Amino acid sequence: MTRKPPAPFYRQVYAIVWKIPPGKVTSYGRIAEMLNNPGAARQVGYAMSALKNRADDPGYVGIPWHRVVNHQGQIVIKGSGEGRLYQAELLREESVEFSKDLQVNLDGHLWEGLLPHEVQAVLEEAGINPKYE
DNA sequence: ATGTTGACGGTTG
DNA sequence: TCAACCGCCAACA
Repeated sequence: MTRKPPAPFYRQVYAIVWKIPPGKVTSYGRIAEMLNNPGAARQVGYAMSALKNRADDPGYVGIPWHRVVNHQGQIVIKGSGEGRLYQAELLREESVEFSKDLQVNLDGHLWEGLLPHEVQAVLEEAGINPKYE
């Protein structure tokens, strides 16, 4: 049962998220900026949310979605706190430190991100036509 | 085509 | 500081 592939912007987001190294985090807004689409931070979050509908879709399992937090380093999954605790657990397994309960210590764990030409290469590698620029 | 929906982020009071 | 607003914009129904 092949499933309809995600929309273009979501695929761009996933291609970037794959590149976040273990033990590092970045924010929804910074991913949007890397994609040359500042202001689309909410859409980045929505792309993460959409992953739970693809738990059985090979190619989208294993995306390190837990390494994406808000610009303050906080875990902001919506719903009853289970999702937040789960994300915190996944990060702790990578020795990410929290200054408070669910507040990531960004000083030591913020991902440097990709340069524009590196983003291009990543999108190219993912076979995404550079439609969105 | 049109209205709704947010795992955001900045501004305000 | 902190909470409440509000602009943002791709997906989706």
